[in-house]
Amino acid sequence: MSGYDDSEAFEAAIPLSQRAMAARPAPYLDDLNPAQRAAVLALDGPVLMLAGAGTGKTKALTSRIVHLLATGKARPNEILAVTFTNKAAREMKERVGRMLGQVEGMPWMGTFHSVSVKILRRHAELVGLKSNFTILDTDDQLRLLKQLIVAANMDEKRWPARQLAGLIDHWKNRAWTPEKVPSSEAAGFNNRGTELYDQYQARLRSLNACDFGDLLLHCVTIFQAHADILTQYQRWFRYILVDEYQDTNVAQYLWLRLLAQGHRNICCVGDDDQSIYGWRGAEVGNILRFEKDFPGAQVIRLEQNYRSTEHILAAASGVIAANAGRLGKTLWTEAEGGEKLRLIGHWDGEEEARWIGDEIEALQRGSRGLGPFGLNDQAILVRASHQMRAFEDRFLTIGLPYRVIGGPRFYERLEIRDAMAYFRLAVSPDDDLAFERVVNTPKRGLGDKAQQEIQRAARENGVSLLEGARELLARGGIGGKGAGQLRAFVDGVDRWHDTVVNSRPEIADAVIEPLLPETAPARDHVHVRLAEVILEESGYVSMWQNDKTPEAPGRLENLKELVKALEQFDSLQGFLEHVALIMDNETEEAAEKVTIMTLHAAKGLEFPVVYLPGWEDGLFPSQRSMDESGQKGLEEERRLAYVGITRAERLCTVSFAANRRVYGQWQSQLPSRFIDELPGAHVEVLTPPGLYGGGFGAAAPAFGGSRIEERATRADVYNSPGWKRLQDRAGQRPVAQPRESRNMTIDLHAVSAYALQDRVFHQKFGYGSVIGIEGDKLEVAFDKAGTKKVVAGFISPAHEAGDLPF
DNA sequence: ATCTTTTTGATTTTT
DNA sequence: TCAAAAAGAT
Repeated sequence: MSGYDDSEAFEAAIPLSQRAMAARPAPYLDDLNPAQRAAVLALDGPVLMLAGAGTGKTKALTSRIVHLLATGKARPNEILAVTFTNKAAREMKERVGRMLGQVEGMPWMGTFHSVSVKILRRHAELVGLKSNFTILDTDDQLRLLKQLIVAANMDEKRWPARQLAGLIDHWKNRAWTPEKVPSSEAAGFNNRGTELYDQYQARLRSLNACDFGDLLLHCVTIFQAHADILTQYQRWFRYILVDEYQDTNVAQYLWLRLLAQGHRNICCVGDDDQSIYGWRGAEVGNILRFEKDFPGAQVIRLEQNYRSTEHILAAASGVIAANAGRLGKTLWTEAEGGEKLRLIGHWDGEEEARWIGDEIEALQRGSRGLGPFGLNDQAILVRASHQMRAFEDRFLTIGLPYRVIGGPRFYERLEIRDAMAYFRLAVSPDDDLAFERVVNTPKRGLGDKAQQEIQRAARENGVSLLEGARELLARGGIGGKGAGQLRAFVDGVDRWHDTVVNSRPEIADAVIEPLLPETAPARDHVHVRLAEVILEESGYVSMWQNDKTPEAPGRLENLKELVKALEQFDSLQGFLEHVALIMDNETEEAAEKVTIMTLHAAKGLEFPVVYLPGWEDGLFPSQRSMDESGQKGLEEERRLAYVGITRAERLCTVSFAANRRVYGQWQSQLPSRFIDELPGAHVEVLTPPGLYGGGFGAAAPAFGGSRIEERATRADVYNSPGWKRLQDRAGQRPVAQPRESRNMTIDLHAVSAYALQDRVFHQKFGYGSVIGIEGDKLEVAFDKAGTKKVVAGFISPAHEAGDLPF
């Protein structure tokens, strides 16, 4: 294809180990099935690898890279391989490394965003930035937008920054710069969306910053406007590989198409049936259109599934078959038989959680004639994260170890962001957003008014907030105790910044070519000590030490961890760069635990035993999806169901409840319409033989149960005697089981609470019920699992007025 | 400036 | 129901 004929120089450039490998017959090909092999060998021209769930996609992808290297088609730095998540990128790197013995780094293997940052740092000035631009996180972004909304004299309640952020993100996903937003869309946000978008971009430029969307969008802009630069990269990246192509948005699509235009050696891997990020801007259309976009493309289907049993695959195929507009593929497996998918109806959400908890323990013991399955082998996949709570509650009560995936990530926690803002100030004192974040954290007596003064001083002089504060202090424009503390703060930042500059004079280089974390040896630990000093001197650590709330010790722990993480890096700025792009918190625990996570988070994972609770219309498929996106939304929900089922290797249990508490209200539920799509004989319906606990213990023997062996539809469910009984009970609220309790006395002065009907809310301990009153003391049982606390000295106006029932 | 009460509004989430 | 954010009070 492309004429690289300088073969002698080329040969020399390939390390010996790889040349040796090229000489031998390729062992990595022996491991592959015919489809996978075809996908590896089809090197020239566009290739679409349609890889169903569990068909060995990553294996094919990594083998392809190894093949490119081993045959000398490309050197490691001539392959562009992009993924969506850092985890996927890491895994690919590891696997290629393992297959080749060792490879010297593949610099262009990474996420769309990390590759884009590398490109953008080299050409930042073309989009009005400097190469050391910073990457904003969501917090900063919202703060900035809010300022703009206020400045535009808009009611920030009617027009929340969140919404504008979503809109701008949406536009950036579609690769629309402010001028390019079509008029049909511009009406959004009180007709001022594009205007604010424009201002936002200008503000970002003046801050020398960009957001996540910009990383891609700026690259596309540069490629489109500068043919010479584009050509350079096109030559550079001789082969392009893309993972999870079905999740690409328009900007990513353009990015790829521009880069692939020349040689067209692009291999996209994906599965149209697993496109579940439409709400985030992903266009399934990209993968559906592939053959049109790249005429002459080869389409290779990986359909042999190595993960699941026949029954599970049949159920998954049955669901997904209801979607229109698929590229179409049929998963098959050599493994015969296996357990049928189970469909189970429950009385309510708590009952469902109870049943699943029992089932997990049963399988752990090896009952059911299967297994035994350890806790690591079992996962609960929910549609919405609030569903997790019922399981957490139940598992805490029975003492079943679990892990929740997708909680607040480490780097998104309050204390970590605060600490990071301090570091950012130390590295670049002009970082106004960081300044705003921490100028009054810990409390320095600088309230809204003082901060507005600083803003004004900065604006008048056209300088950063830090300089503005300095100016304000110099002319005595600020009084009271705030002044002294502000002085100390400004001096502190100066001192820390000096240390940063002096300890690393070569900052500029470090910023432009940040060392990758794995290649960065911890040379000296000046920056680690500096970080500790900053956190101490700023009073941030003592702020948490003095905090009496239960979460304070954990926060201090996190800060320690943060400082420890710094040791892996060469400098503060290297660390900041890393954190901006890598927001995940991968702590692989060895302990045996059941996993609870959302369906979205489960993509790419597999478990022998999978539970899919909450299959009720409105919850799954989600009402909001259907309302907002109609048929398209429903199809995406269906793909989510497909993803869920195909995570299971051996045993998959779908369940639904007749009653569920939604925002505190009991609602009677209908089974999910997807149940009608689970294919006939492979589904078994069980309603539990009795409801136990939940206040229905006595009724259990009478409750009976039902079993539908053949085809299960919702109609069958309705007609089953078990379901009829559930319906009869509908609206009757089960009595909650008493919780375990623990006594605790609270300092009189620490108490501040107010009463709400027969409930009490306490800022630090949450909601609780009043158990008794003695004099001016109130006994309250708080809801938080396993804690009953005695609150002394409760006083509230309503209480004193005698308006409350207790 | 900060602490206390009321109101609001609530999928999925990488980078 | 329950947090978080806004409004109100000190």
